[in-house]
Amino acid sequence: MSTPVQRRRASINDVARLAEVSVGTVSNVLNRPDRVSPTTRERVVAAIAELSFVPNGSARQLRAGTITTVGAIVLDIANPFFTDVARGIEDRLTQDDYTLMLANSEEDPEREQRYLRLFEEHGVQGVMVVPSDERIDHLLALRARGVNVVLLDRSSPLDDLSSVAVDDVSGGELAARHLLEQGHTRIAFLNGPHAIRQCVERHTGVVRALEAAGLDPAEALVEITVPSLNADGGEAGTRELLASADHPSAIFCVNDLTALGALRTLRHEGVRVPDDVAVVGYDDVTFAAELGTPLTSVRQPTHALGFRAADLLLAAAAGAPAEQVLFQPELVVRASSTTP
Amino acid sequence: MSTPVQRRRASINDVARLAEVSVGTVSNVLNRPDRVSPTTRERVVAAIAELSFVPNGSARQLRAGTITTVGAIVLDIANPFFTDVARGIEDRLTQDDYTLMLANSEEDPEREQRYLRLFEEHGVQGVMVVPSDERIDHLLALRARGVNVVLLDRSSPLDDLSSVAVDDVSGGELAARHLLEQGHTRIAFLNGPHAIRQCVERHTGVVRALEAAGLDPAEALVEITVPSLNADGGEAGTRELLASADHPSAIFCVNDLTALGALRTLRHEGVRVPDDVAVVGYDDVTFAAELGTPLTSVRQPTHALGFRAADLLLAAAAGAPAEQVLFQPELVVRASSTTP
DNA sequence: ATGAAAGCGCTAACAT
DNA sequence: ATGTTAGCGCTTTCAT
Repeated sequence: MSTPVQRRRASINDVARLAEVSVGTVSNVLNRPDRVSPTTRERVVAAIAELSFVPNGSARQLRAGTITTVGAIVLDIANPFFTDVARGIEDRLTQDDYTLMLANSEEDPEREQRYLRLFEEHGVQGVMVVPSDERIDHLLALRARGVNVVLLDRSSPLDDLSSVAVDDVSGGELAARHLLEQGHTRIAFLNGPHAIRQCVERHTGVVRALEAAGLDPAEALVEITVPSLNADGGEAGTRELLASADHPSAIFCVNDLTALGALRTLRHEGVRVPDDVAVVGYDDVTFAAELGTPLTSVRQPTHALGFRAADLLLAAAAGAPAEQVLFQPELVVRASSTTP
Repeated sequence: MSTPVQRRRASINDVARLAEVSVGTVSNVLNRPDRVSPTTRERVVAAIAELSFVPNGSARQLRAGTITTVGAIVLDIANPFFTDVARGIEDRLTQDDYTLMLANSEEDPEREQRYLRLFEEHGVQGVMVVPSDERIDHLLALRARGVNVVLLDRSSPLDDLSSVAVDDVSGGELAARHLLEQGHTRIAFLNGPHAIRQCVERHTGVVRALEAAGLDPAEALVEITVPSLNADGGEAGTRELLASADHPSAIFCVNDLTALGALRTLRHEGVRVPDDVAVVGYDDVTFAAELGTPLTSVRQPTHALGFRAADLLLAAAAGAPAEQVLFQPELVVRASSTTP
């Protein structure tokens, strides 16, 4: 009943033979139809349909050398923050008819390398990467080999390497200062591994806020490293925190997924938010405002982040010089951190 | 300070020349190192490093004919349901050292076609697709051209086309029956366009539950088509609903993102949930339990869905016959639909 | 307007 | 163990 699977993909040669023209002519109707007389064009088109011919992208690309595809690697594809960024990227790429290959490193440098390699082997125009750890030499090497690189959500240490990031020091400071203003004198920080730059910088911001308030970070700050930057990580971190008798009265979570896990755990343990413990998240994802206790969070311009990154990449491909873009975050105060 | 961008990628020829061997030998150290004597191998490896040679994937693939990459196309990459499915896919693919190219159709058949074409041109091993509308001939044609196809989250009408889906009729029925059991006699259904099969089937399930309860769907069911299957769509649908004076006392939302928008709007409008209006969602995403009013939702085995789909695809590539897998959903009752 | 042919980078026979 | 070479499918001169 259904069409049998074909043994071999039809090639441009098969089309040429069937249409009784040369391969050059077939190539022309594919790429410059106006160079071909209407009658032969018709014959070729018919042959293409007849054979269900689909040009081989590898061959075309091998010939052309480059393609209109770019790659992006994010730390966690299940995190709304990154998917919103991806949407921003796509929206910009679409304008120039580029396509996006999205990959998920899961914060694993090896996976990152693997996808980078895959992208490079396939000759992508460039890549946008949220680095999995501190090292970026492999990205510099990649760029030296002719692949455009834009650092995503991480500012570039080099003038000639493009980056689009949000000021994470400022974000951490915003969150901590807010908690201090609410009267808290000790703060727990459920943070990710310091291999991830964003985590280091948010930590720096927290320390800065503490010091500005005349507090000693060694005493006023309890940093807990969560096993993963999601709800389960937040749960684990919160359990660890609650195990200590004199835990701080405020928790700053490195992202909203982590905060979600924290809120869940606090609820299970009968700890009231914000009465017993205040919570602040990061990213201001869609559901932050709708949670049982609406979540105070540091908002980032996610869509713009991706859009601008794609913009820089396309510009670089056109020969524009590198650029470092730094957006500013914004604190959105809700019930999870304020006593009415 | 930083390495200058290279003008041309080094090829296997350059390596051969520098190492003073033939291209065949270079190819051998790349693919069958044991066939090469240690000393020459060393020379070649050095040359590769010296030139930062990265093999051209297009050329290799052109030669090989096929690759260990598969494509997946989902309706909305910002929806946790689909990203969880994607994780399931990745987890299965990793076992066989395959890689995933993920694309986002945004429910747009044209975008779907475009990505399908891109995948096919690049010779992917197969594709997993959540179809954007009712038509699947293009997928059958694709398969006839030798690309393995697995329908994702949509059951196959054909014996020899693989699919992995969840019983959406049953899911719709589960949700509606529950609301009826709670005493509601009229139900609003914030649904997506009927071009999307899942929406049709959930609707069928709702109708079935209504009829089983002796109600006339024409009177007991108010279906509203949301402009998009996310929070904004849910908001728009809910506003439309509230505009009518005698709206139903229960809302069933086609997914949790839509439900999120509904809850948000109800709250803004001062409508109490579940006292004034009960709400049921679909997907049971991570945050469903943590919302202001914990959300009753129809849970689907997301990870298994993706994992199994990838499994079928890999099996098909190895010559296994097609298979249709149908999972059963499960209702998770929470506060948004029950009066204490 | 169309055809012939070179060549993109690589792999896999086949020779040596 | 290593070299030589054909050819994967396509685009692009260069002829005609």
